[in-house]
Order: sequence, then C-alpha cells, then structure tokens
Amino acid sequence: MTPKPTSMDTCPIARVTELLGDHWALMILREAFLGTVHFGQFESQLGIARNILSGRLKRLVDAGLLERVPCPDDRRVHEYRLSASGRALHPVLIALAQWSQRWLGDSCEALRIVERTSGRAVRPVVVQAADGRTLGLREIAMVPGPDAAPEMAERYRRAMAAAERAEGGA
Amino acid sequence: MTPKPTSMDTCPIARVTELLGDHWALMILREAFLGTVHFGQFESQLGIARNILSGRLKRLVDAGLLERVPCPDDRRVHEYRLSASGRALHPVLIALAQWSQRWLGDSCEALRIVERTSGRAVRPVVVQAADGRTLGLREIAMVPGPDAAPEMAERYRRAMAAAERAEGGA
DNA sequence: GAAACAAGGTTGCATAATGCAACCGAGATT
DNA sequence: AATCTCGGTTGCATTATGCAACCTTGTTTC
Repeated sequence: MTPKPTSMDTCPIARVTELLGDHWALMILREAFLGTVHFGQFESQLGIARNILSGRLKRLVDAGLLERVPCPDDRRVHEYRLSASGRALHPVLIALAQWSQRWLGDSCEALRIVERTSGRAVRPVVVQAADGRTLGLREIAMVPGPDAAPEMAERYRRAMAAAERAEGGA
Repeated sequence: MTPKPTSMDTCPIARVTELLGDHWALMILREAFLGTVHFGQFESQLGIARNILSGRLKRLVDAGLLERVPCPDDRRVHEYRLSASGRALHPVLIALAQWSQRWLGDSCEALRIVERTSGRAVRPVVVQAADGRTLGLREIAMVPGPDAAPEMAERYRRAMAAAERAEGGA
C-alpha cells in the first residue's frame, strides 16, 4: 500500500497536471494539432527555447502523446506526430479555445472552429448525460470508484453539496 | 497595430495557457469544483506553498475565474468562489479527467463522473456539429475569423490538410 | 569525397519561478 | 489583555526556464 494516498495521487486531474501543467505542453499540442511536426517548426512557431522544447517533446513522447518517427527521405529530420492518445485530447483543446474566446475577452475573433464540410461553427463543448442531455455543474457528481481512497470518497460526497450551493448562487 | 501579431497573441489557446498553464492553476480550480473555498483548505489539500497559492488565487481572481468574498460571520476568512467564467471551465476539467483515466493508465478507477440523479456515467466529452453529430479530428477546421492575422489564416488552412493526413494514419 | 550546410539536440551560464520557514496584521476567542 | 486563527507577505535556498554557443549526425555542393 502507498504511504499516504493523498488527493494528488488518486486524482486524474493531478496526474494530467503533472504532464500538461506548464507553459509549453499545451502550446506544443496545439501546434501539433495545427500540423506542426518538426523540431524546428515548433521552435520558430512557439518561440520556445530549444532545450526546453527538447525536454517537453521527450516528456510527451514518453507519455505516449506524441510519436517520434524518423523521416524516411531525410534522416536528420524526425516527425513528432500525435498518437491516438494525443488526438484524444482534441476535445480538451477545443473546449479551452472556446472558453478562452468566450471569457477571456479575446476581443479579436481570430479563430473560428467549424465543421469542415459545412463551415458551420461547432457546438460549445459540454458534458452530457448518457441520453445526451446537457449537464450543468450541479447535475454532475464525482463518486468514488472501486479504488478511491476513503478520504477522497468523503470529499466527493461533500463536493456534490458544494456544487449545488455554488450553482444556486449563479 | 501590434508590432508583430505572432500566433502567441492571436491564439485563444495561447491566452488561456498564460493563465492556466502552470502546475497549480488547474489544481486550484479542481479544488474549487470540489467545494474548497478557503485559503487554508486549498493549502492543505494541495500541499502548495502559501506564497504561490496567494499569487495564483490573485491571478485567478483578477482573471475573473474566482470571486474573493469576505465571509460575513468571520471577517478574517475569505471565500474564493467560482464565478460564471470559472464554472464554465467545468467541461474542460471533466474532459481532462476523462482523458487522464482513459490514457494515463490511471490504473485505479478512483473517480467516476456520473449524472447526479441517476448515478449513470456521463458521456465522454466530445466536439459536436451544430446538429449534434460527434466530430472527429479531421472533421473540424480552424478557420480564420475577421480578426485573424494573415499569417495565421494560412496556418489554419494548412492545418486542415495536416489533420486529414494524420487522421488517415490512425 | 572534402567543405559547407542543415536538423536536432546538448551544455554552461544568467535569470525567473517555486518551495520553505519565519514573520506580520487584522479579527475572533478566553 | 493574552492568545489563537486565518490570510497573507518577506527573505532565502532550490529549481525551472531562457539564451547562446557548441556538437553530432546526416545532406548537399562542388
């Protein structure tokens, strides 16, 4: 058994924060979604220091989000390509972009996220119930799973009530 | 006109990364969603240094994600409560948690995200078209809006093709 | 095939962010 | 009044980041 399974160890958000919770990781992924694949492209597009970029790419590759494949026609070059798990982050990036445009007063509407075939804007990303209904904050609960630490279980129970209170004041 | 509207300036992801792109910001928001409101609660739950917590809370308040309201019954304590914009990040957090559980091999299923009334798991967060169809990576395009820098416009166009290629290899 | 060049790193050093502990001030408790 | 608690701030050690130079592998040019 682990010494003290604090919320840090048992919470998925904590884990993902360890991986993506820095200035550059999300930006690198954004670049990847925009089609950037080469070290030098990331460097010039992001203005990131080379050593930092190197470290981040390594971390993302190790975590399985990117795949580092040598380019066949020029073996100096490697391509950092999104893996399945990297691509699975797309909704997160889209949701972040939508939120940013809506709430950060990104005055400029520089970016429109649209369905490719129709050109129509995509829906705001939301949480849905099994039947497709959109769920608000207080309609969602985090419940302890089979492996939850008892301490967390208690927190989740409290959280439900807290969310209810908060939403009530909205 | 700005000196050089690089992608950093015009991209919503870049802006949100400035705000949430560090080890603690997302964790603080997670705590807030779990009902944490007091300085001391954040401190003990997250194990964050007080000066850092102070700075982060200030930043989040300044950005409008949290509201700092003095507690009426004990005027030493303040409550950091999620504002409307903070609550609007909920889908992002949920999507991150889902992704983490699915892809980070969070072996332990410590957390189940369910509809409160029914107890049924919520759907995986996805991007949807206007008519509700789930959109995959290559069915989405970022198109330049009215205020896009010409340089970005070109990138978005390329990105579409790149996404297509990448998805083809999946 | 040697000289020049390019892509992707690494290394060393200066600077900024973070962690830690001690301290402070306002408000509540006894 | 003395003490305690909450929410901070300040000073200092440690760590992460940014920057420039260098190095290695592979490619192009002549």
